[in-house]
Amino acid sequence: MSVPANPREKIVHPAASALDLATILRTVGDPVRLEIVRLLADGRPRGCGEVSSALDLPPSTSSYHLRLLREAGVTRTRAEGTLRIISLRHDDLDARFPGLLDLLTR
Amino acid sequence: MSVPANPREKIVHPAASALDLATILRTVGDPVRLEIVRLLADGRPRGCGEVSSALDLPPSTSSYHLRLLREAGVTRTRAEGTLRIISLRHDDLDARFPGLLDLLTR
DNA sequence: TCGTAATTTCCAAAATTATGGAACTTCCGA
DNA sequence: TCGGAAGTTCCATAATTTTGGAAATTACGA
Repeated sequence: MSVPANPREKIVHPAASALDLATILRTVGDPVRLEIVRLLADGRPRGCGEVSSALDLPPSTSSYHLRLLREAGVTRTRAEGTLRIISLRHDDLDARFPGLLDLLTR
Repeated sequence: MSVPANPREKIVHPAASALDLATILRTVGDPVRLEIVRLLADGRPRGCGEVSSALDLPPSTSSYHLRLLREAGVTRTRAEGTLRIISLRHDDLDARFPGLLDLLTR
C-alpha cells in the first residue's frame, strides 16, 4: 500500500546557510568519504559509477556514502539522464568554512 | 593472573609528525568531543572533572572521550597529583594543519 | 595508615553506522 | 515497447561506537 520508492525524486541539498560544521566533520571523517572528497577535489564532476570503480566499492555502498556527503552539504548532485553527476560544493564550503577544503585535500 | 590496570601508566601522546587528519576529523566530528575542544579553546587547561561538569557527563564518559582526543593528538594531558590537566595541542595542530583549530572553534 | 578525591579501566548493554546483495525505478536508444 | 545502463532503496547483518555504573588505582593530606 505504500508508494513505491522513487530513486529520482527531486534531489535535496541543504542550503549553504544550513551547513553544520560538526555534521560535515563527522561525515568527512570517515575514510571512505574522505577518499571521495579527495577524488572530487580536482574539480572534475563524476558519476556514482566512477566513484564506485575508483574506490572499488559496490554501487549500493558508494551510493550510501554519496548520500551522506550530499546530505551534509559537502557535495552537489545533479541528474543528467540516468547519470548523477557529483561535485564538491566548493564555493559554498569556502564561503561558509574557509580553509576547510584546503585542509581536506591536503 | 593478569596485571592489574594502572590508570596512571605513563600518558601516551602521538608525535606531532604522526598526527593523521582523517583520525582527527573523525574524532572531533563527534558532538561531545567538539564541545570539549571548544571548551578548551580559551587556552585554559582543565581537569577531567571540570570537563565532566561543564558538559554534564559522568566521569567515565568524559574520560572515554578525553582518551580519544588525546590518542588522536588533539589534546595533551599531564598529571598533576591525582589531577589530569588537559589542554589543546595548539602549536602542534597549527603547525601540522594550519587553520584547523580556527575552523573548529568558530 | 586511613580516607577521600580524581580519574581510569572494565564490562555489558544500547545505539549508531557501514556493508552489500537483491529488487526496483528511471531514462534512453534501438 | 523492449532492454540495458545507472543509481537508488530495501533489508538484514556485521562492525563500530557510545554510554555509564561499578570496581580499581593513585596521590595526597590528616
